[in-house]
Amino acid sequence: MYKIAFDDFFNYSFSLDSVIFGFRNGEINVLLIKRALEPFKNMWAIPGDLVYPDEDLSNAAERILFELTKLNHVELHQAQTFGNPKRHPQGRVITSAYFALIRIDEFHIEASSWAEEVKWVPVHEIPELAFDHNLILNSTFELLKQKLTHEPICFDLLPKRFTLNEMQQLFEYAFGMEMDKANFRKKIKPIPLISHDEKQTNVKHRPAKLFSFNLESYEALIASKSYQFKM
Amino acid sequence: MYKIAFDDFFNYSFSLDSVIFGFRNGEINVLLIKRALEPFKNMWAIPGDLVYPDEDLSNAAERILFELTKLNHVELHQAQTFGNPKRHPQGRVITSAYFALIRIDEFHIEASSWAEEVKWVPVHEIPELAFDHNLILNSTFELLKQKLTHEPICFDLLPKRFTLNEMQQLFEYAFGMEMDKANFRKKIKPIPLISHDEKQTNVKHRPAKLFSFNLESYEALIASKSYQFKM
DNA sequence: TTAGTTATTGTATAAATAACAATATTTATT
DNA sequence: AATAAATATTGTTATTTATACAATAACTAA
Repeated sequence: MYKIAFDDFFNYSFSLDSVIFGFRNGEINVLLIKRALEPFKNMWAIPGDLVYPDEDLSNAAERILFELTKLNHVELHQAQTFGNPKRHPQGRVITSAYFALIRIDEFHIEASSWAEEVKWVPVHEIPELAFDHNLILNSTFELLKQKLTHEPICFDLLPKRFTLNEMQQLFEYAFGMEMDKANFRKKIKPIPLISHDEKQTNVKHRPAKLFSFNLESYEALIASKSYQFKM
Repeated sequence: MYKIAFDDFFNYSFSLDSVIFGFRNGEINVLLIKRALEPFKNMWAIPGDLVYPDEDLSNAAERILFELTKLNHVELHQAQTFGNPKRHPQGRVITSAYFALIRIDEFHIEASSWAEEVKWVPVHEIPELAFDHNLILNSTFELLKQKLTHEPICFDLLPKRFTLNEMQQLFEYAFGMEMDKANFRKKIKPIPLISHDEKQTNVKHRPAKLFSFNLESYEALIASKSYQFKM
């Protein structure tokens, strides 16, 4: 294995930035870190860093995310790649965005390495971020909305056992619109859910029934090609 | 502007590969080139090459495409990025896929530079390609299918003036299924088309009426938020 | 003029969507 | 224990959209 000939082609670098989505209090949140380093020191940013030359992209995304936030065992998916030559003030850095959907309370998160702080911020309240991270976050959120309507990924954000109202709130927040409760329930009828006997607790009104996503039935349905998830 | 510190991060390179789609004889075709260089000399591939360090990605994609095929003034869109460390036998090369939709007969195409030949190949008849180009092509075709159902991009592939049957054939080929003629016409009713007096010629049966996409109405509809393209 | 071929329109049925009303179940309060 | 308040859940109806299939119209070529 030898190196490609032209030195000219090696004056740039490659990084990954991960947009981690979580759902809390009816809002979709994004995990941000506070940069302890220049450039953009003290600004908030999406966790990301440079890739090593022998690293697979998704492994690198996992490593970087762990280094900065201690977040581990998260399923990362690729989003868009950003390559404006001016996007990094210190040199040419092309970056690919990754995203993950997690249940906030199932993971331990802690600022580490050059991340001074970490925090969750609702998607609709994102401040000005370092680099072109606002652009990256917005385009990744658009992709999330796309996927929410065609794949059963809302269940990665919701608690393992959730109420139908929580599920509705997730879609209402994502698409910024109110939905009719009765019709929402009819719409999701075809989605294979397990209805539990269990109910909500610590709630000062009639508690809602808890549901969970039936992954086995879902996979069987998909395999039989008789069904297509749709919202 | 100074360079990022770690030399380790510069042992790799970045390339772009463009999947050019065209529609001909009821089939969606892809533009392939025959490599005149190692590695994979004499194999067919998607046109692509390395990016210069100061080049914007979409400009680079245009330049590379022109160098290899003389294809020019084409609107390129980003697809997925591929970064397996072993994907290029000569070193670490991360690549982003781009794609474009063109009307085959409106463009001049000619093998150039290290492309020995160029040809159009129907999507469903792609041979074994260089590198991981089969993977890239397949994933980009999946993206195209996604987009075909949510954006009016079929009109970039169809002739400026087309018959409804041609439009139907495009979708039938893309999704590998036959559709009912009558119902197809009902389905596309909401799409703003201009109905011309002109008809098909040189055809040995009743000629079909010609239509064109009404971009102005479409944009007005979208702006008024009263309409969403759907297939 | 007629047969052949394809474009185009129509009808009837089933399924999905949307708006809104009604009922049921639980907690908190009196 | 009874009742009000809040929310979950189910029902009804009208409207739109999708699907299957039949019928008609328009054109070419002989």
